[in-house]
Amino acid sequence: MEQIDAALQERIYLAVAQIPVGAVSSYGDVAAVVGGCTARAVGFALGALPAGRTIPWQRVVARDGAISTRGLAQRALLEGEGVGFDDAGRAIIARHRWRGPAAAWASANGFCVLPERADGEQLSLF
DNA sequence: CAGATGACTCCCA
DNA sequence: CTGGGAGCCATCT
Repeated sequence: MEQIDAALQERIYLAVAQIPVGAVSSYGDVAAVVGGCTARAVGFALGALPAGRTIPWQRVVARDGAISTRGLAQRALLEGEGVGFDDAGRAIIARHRWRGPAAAWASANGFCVLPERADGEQLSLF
């Protein structure tokens, strides 16, 4: 049974689809939300993303906001959504980081909620 | 079953 | 800050 490829794939896509415009998340966070998989699995799933599947994959970046997707215009896509980048070419994840799906949605769909950051995940910079 | 690949992440120098 | 190495998981050959 497709306990992984199809199911896991759909779960990952579904989770990514929850990321609102202007927000970004990391592979690890998506993996945490989906549960039962790791950042590599997410990366691979997105890599296997079939053309025609319109999901906001560009909102998934490395943990530090850097983009590893060689050559892809991921940055341009995000900028078009209002995501800011720093001089290092990394998304300002501290300000645009996705906090995870709504608790109700996650619970209803069997997803996990992103663990709170003891650090305080501040949105205020400057 | 083993080896290789990849859109990851962490640790250390 | 940058670079190198190891561990991780899923899929393909």
